[in-house]
Amino acid sequence: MTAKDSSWLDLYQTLLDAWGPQHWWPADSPFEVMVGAILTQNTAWSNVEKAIGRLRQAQALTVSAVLKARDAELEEWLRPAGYFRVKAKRLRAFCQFLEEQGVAEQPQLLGLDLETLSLRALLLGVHGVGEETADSILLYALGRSIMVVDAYTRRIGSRLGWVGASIGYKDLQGVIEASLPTKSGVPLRKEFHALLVSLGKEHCRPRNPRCHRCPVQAFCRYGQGVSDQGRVRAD
DNA sequence: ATCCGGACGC
DNA sequence: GCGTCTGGAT
Repeated sequence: MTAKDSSWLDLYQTLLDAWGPQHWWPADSPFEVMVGAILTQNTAWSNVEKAIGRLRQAQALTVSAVLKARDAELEEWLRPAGYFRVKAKRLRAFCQFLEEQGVAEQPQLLGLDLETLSLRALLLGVHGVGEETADSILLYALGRSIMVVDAYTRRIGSRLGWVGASIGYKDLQGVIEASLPTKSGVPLRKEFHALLVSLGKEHCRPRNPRCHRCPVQAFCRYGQGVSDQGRVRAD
């Protein structure tokens, strides 16, 4: 047990102390979380909200309604979320999957008899569901204890000097999971991922990071004048 | 490595 | 106008 083994947990605690709970995932039902997880792929959440609003307006926020809709209709509802043709296919494929699993009426019952990792593998078999989307569904819609990692997490970990910038999804997830408690960790993981997204948006941005009032500055070599390339910054 | 894409902040 | 947005498939 080195000091570094608990650094991700320290990061979580520091962010939570600074900002408090982020109240993720905003949705009225587990199915709405699943829909949001697919629609938010590489897309700003504000645009996803519009698309979900259109689905709700059309009373199409159910598995059966999505499956009954025509392609052009579904695409029009999803348009504000971008990639609307791609996402219409993915949402339809996901709803077909829920129907095949016999949970079209109660999507929150998906995989009740399965271990988390088995259910994860099942989700990854659905067209349009990759690792981050699968884990978002597992954690936020189905209440499974699994850490969601993303581009923000990778950038933050890299700038903190804890992982390589090109670390793969599973490796990054493994490193973080190793430092988190396994017991009653669902609320922690929900908050941690949400806090990392906030940090990535507000301070640890891709370009022009705002290190000035960053709550994690004390941990960070970047904030101490070192750039992504390991050189001292000019500013 | 490229494509998908509208909405938003700057 | 440009870069970016709670990625995944080809």
